[in-house]
Amino acid sequence: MEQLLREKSAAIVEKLYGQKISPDEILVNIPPKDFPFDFTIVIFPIAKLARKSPEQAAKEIGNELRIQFEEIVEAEPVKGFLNIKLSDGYWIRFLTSAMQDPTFGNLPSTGKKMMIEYSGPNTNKPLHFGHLRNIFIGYSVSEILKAAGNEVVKVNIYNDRGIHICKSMLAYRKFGDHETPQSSGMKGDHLVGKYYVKYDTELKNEIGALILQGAAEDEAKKEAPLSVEIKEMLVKWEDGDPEVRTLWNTLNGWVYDGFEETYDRLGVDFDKAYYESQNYQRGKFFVQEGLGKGIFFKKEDGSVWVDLTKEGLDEKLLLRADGTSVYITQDIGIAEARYDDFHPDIMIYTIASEQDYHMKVLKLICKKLGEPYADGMYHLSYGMVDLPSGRMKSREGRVVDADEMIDEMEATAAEHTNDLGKIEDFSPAEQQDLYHILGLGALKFFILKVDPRKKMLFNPEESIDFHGFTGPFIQYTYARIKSVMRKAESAQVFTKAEIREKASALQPQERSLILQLQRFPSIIREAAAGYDPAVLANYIYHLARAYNHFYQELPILNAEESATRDLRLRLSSFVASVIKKGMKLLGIEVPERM
RNA sequence: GGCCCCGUAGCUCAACUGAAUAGAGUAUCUGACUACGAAUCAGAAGGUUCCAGGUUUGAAUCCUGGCGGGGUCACCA
Repeated sequence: MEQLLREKSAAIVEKLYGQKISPDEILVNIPPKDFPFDFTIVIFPIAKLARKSPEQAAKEIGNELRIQFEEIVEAEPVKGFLNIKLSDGYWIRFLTSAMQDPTFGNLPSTGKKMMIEYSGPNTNKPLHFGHLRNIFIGYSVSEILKAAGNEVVKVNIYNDRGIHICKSMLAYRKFGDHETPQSSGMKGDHLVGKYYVKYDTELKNEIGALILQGAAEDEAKKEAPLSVEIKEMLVKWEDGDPEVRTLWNTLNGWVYDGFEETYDRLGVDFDKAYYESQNYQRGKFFVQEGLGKGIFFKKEDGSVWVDLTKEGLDEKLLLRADGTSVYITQDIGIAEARYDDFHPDIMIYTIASEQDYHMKVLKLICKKLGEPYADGMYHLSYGMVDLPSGRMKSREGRVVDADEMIDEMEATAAEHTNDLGKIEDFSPAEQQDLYHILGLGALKFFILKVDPRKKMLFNPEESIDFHGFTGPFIQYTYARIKSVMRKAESAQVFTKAEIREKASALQPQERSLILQLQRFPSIIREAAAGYDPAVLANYIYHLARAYNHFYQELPILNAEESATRDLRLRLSSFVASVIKKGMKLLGIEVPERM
């Protein structure tokens, strides 16, 4: 509709003023809510072109639009804005056709393949709240991209090697006493995480003891027995020492089992997992190749670097003097591996904003290497989650644990639901299912409603609300609509003839509601283009709100108004499907009853 | 210190491409369940959009300079 208005207006401008203007340059807005109009054409730019006053131009264009376009029943110029009202017939047709279109809200196929990486955990500790933000954003964006007509490949990356992984291994070997997830009753990732923290506390003790004996602080850090042992262990791992490798496999196996369980509960999945341990060698190969081509250079000590000073950045190390790889080396290898596997047009990396610089460098290096995928690399950068006390620190155990968080949310959902007592006829399994949908809905929405680029503050003391602008509120609206529909459908009191007869009596609330619905496809498009689930979350919220307002205004049990009721039902079912679809884009389920 | 991001109601957050009176929730106050679901709704109050300039018919939004907060500049990952 907006597009049609733009085209008509452009044609009119040319006819009236002899000035060419492209339809895209014409701005069509939704008017502020107190104006009883459907669209607003912003006249200022046109007035400039036409060399007329905005008021004059608005008046002339409005008159012409009304003559040419029979759906327009009013065109009122206000200052530089031309407000347009469309006929009830148009809106009824729109609603009807949108309802009959099962693909409403989806965009046609773009023929593009997009790969998205998210989660990307270290295999030495359980997932925490920061990971949740990553996972929810990544999963939601992949759903949005799908709806926007793209083929999507979801991948994970396990940071499964390196000194930080050895820390939990070493602590386990020294203090673990053959403890297993089975023997301890702990989830595998939590068990390993326990030893990761253990390493840090034991190391601190050793350092403290050395300092008491008179050692300097940095000296103590180097000479502490654990510091020495950890280096030995890393070397042994690199050399493929069987004992160390077995330990590594065992602990990582426990962690993977634990992660799998959590991903399952979160309702997210991956098409393929990549492992740092399997790709860091590959990265070295490409660095050597780049060195051969003269893209990189070698320093006297034998270390390999890339010069990015022309691009306004620094020199960056790619291989150490001893030939071992660094963080970015393996990323080069992994990017290559992914391209070989899937040949995506776009590769999206869901990684926190602290790695903005790193990702910039990675892209530049791939570009220098002449890789075909370099231009399609996109860093979906999100802000970090802070606690009131500052950043989360896993090593110090100052984190909000993901599994505990889910447990708490489900418990809260159970509490609320039982207080209200609406689902007493549910089986225990159905109840559990509902608590899960509600708890997770609250958690996901709480996180996704914040602009991903901004950092967010989470206060564990204040539990996540189920009232107001929340996931459960929207889920509630959906469940309520469904309930209304069930009752109204069983009543069977309207006919199609009645609808036609009385449908012209659209109320203002209905109009404003339909208007919001009208925006849906363009919102998805914007969200997909800007990778911005927050926009969507906001939209669904307003939709749900509009419905509630509407709902309150029109009691449908008045037997004389069956036509209004039918329209209500159509609206209801339409709103319900839009909410369901929108929530799916956020990765949130909606219950039929709650 | 260089570079990047952020600064909006007491608090947590919105505001699509620059557009009309900057919106929600929460907290506070007032009102609404014998009618389809009150996890709800209606209303009140709450703002120098960090500051100062600039561009524009029009700026929370764009530009410049400050101030404040965070991130990053590792032969850590």
